[in-house]
Amino acid sequence: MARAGLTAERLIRAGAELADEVGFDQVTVSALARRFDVKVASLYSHLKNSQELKTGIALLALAELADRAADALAGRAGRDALTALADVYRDYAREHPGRYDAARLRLDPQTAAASAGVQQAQMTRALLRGYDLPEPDQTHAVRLLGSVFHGYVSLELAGGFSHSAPDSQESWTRILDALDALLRNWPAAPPPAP
Amino acid sequence: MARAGLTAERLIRAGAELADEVGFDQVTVSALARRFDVKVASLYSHLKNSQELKTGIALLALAELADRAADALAGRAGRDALTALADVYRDYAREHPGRYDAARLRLDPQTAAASAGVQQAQMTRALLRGYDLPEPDQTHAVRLLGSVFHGYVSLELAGGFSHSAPDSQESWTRILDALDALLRNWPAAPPPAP
DNA sequence: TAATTTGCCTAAAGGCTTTAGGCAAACGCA
DNA sequence: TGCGTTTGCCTAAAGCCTTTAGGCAAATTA
Repeated sequence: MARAGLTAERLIRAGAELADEVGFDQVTVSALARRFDVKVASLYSHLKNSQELKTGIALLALAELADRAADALAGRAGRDALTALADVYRDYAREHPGRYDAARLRLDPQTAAASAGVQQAQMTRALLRGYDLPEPDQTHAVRLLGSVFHGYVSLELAGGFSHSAPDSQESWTRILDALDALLRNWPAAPPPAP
Repeated sequence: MARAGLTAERLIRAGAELADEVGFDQVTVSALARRFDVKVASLYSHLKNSQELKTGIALLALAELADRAADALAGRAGRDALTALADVYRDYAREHPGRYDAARLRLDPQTAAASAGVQQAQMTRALLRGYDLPEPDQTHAVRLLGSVFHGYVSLELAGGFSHSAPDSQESWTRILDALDALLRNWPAAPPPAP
């Protein structure tokens, strides 16, 4: 019989599409085999196991996010850059909810360190250069921004802000305004208690 | 043979313990049956299906969180209240990582509306009364705080801030300082473009 | 074209979910 | 106390998912 032309690359890419269509937790080796009209066992020549498929999708999503972030930041600074980066996450999560979920997969430390997640942190740091924060405040701010972006987007995706006024877009804009103001006016560390 | 004395309540409680021990996604009806030394099918007299078990754990976690939040807020205001509430989430996630994950489960809108998640939003709102924000800014701030608490705690739990300086506790404190400052100094809505 | 490699297949074992039907323990009421 | 009813846990079985082992044919290479 004719061969289907499977590769790990193609499988992971198709897995990512599947995740966006049916949810990341519904992505199984079996479902993927069905999509390629091929027997399940065949995929195991290309994937070590189900975990590898999921990790692959996660890494793909992280890389795509980092790409978009790099594009968005090019030539921008300050509030402009902040908004652009924030929208990258939000838009990606809306366009690719399955991939976005995948990007939240717990990776083992080694895999995580080699992933594009690292570049994302560096880009947030680059963005903050426009705000001129000294270390270690810059790190605190990186963590704050990461938390807000991730937190807001997940809560929004989970439906937390729908069906209630004001609409989510307005909150998003105002929250970015507020963060911009905060970064311009970052409070100094309080003096240690005597 | 002697009966095991199963009830939906006990199963869900045991499921929550199991989640904390082995991770929420490892909670299965089968694993729970093993823990009670009972055949799998027996649990289906008490649980409609696996989903009901997971939803039950999620609702339990949301209720426990709301309880702790109510305790923490009693008699506190301003920065004090902010810190107390924030620590409720962070501490709960560290003590009960499985339950905390469960609390993030996608609930159908009806279930979500009846859950203790609603009270949590109300408590955040109560906390904000100390900062005297007009509507709709108060809602924006509720969403911001929810995002930061959830975002920070999930990233921390996923290991995002470990093995890098400064330590996570310091960032947490400084981020709460910053949020306190921001709430005291919430920027007005920018004028609409002409 | 012959030899080798590679890719997809069949087969099979083991785990999880869920339903159906059975027997015995516990309960409730005379 | 005894009898009937309800309830709780059991066995059995079907369906889907993962993963491994071993086989045959297509693609590649010499």
